Amino acid sequence: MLASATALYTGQVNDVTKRYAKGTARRAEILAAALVAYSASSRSAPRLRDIAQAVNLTEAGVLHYFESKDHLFVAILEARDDDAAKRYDLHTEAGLWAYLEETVCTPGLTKLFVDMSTAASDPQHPAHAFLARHDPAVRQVVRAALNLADPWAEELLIAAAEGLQLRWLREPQTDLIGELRRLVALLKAQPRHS
Amino acid sequence: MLASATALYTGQVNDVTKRYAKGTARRAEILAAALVAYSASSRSAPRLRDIAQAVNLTEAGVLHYFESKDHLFVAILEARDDDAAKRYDLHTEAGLWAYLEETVCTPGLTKLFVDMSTAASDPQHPAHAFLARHDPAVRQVVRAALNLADPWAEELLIAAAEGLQLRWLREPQTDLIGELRRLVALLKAQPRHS
DNA sequence: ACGAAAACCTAGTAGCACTTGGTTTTTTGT
DNA sequence: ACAAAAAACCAAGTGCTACTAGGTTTTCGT
Repeated sequence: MLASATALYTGQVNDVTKRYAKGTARRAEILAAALVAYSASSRSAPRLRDIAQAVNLTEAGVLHYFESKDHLFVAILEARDDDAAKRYDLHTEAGLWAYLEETVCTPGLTKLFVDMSTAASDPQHPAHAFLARHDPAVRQVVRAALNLADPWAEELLIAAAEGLQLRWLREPQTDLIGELRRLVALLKAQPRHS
Repeated sequence: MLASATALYTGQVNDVTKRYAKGTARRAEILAAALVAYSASSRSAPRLRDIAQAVNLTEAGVLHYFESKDHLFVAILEARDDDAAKRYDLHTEAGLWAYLEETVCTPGLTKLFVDMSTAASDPQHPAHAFLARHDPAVRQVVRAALNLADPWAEELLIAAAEGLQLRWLREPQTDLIGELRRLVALLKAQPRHS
């Protein structure tokens, strides 16, 4: 994960479709329920059926709002990005850490992100386009918030963060934040242009 | 990925089932074909049907050798581990790098490993048991080959390696080996017990 | 209050992993 | 060499799931 701020890219390209008040509420409701369902199902991805039932809808009802199951999942991450951009000042180090602590404590979100991240290797997958926007935004945030020595340090930090998420999924006792803090300290101690 | 050496755990617990000569050959053939299929399909995991066709078998024919599709995938990684343990001396730094260079150049293997890694968050998934054995073996190899300052450095390096694989899937131009070499240099320059 | 568009459902379809219950092929014991 | 015996393999299913087609109901601007 590591932050993002979709809202920073541009002014919301998606969601051109018109909606009634009930519709926008339902859409948000589905996103929330899907995230909960993702947390609940340790195994693979949750079934569309379960998500639908959680909001008293049929599967077709859910698909009315999202092009496909995977589009729904990516939409969760997008919504999360927008939300984070509003609630935290990601361009300061303190804000970034605060965001990370909250994100890590949301089970399912990490798994969702990693799943989408691997799925994105297919250019046709909706997650591909999302990450093509998300990744540079993360870079931007890291650069502004931490002011590391060079681009390499930024890339490494982000890679380490994602790798630690992967590990955390298997071993939840992993102190993700602590490990990252220590790495940042190490990177900052390094001379520039090393 | 980052090496492994399944053969180091114990003396092959699995494969107690008896097999004719043709059977063991087929099994190996399937493993090879499945890896190729995994590389070919950028999208998700390959279909059982495609793997079966590649070796002139039906789907049921393949399932005769592997309990399930996911068991087959995990078996690929296990076979790979055994193979690597034979072909490289993973307890030396040179051997470790050589192994890594070859592994990274095998498309599909990385994706397979990452996929199994996320699937392993479900304790019921066959990849869970595999990684429970694999992870400590990797730690062992890293410790022996690199002699880093402390356990934290080892954990971080492994996490970074996995994170870089995730990134490499999206951006194949990523210089995975180069980034890792630089991190190792940085970690070795650090004082012990920092 | 009326009409149009969104919201939603019923009843499918198709693709997939996997099972069942066999037949064929390979191997081993004598 | 020649039966058993067991592995190798297949045809035809089953069940689950994401998704579609087409219709009905609800919302809401005018």
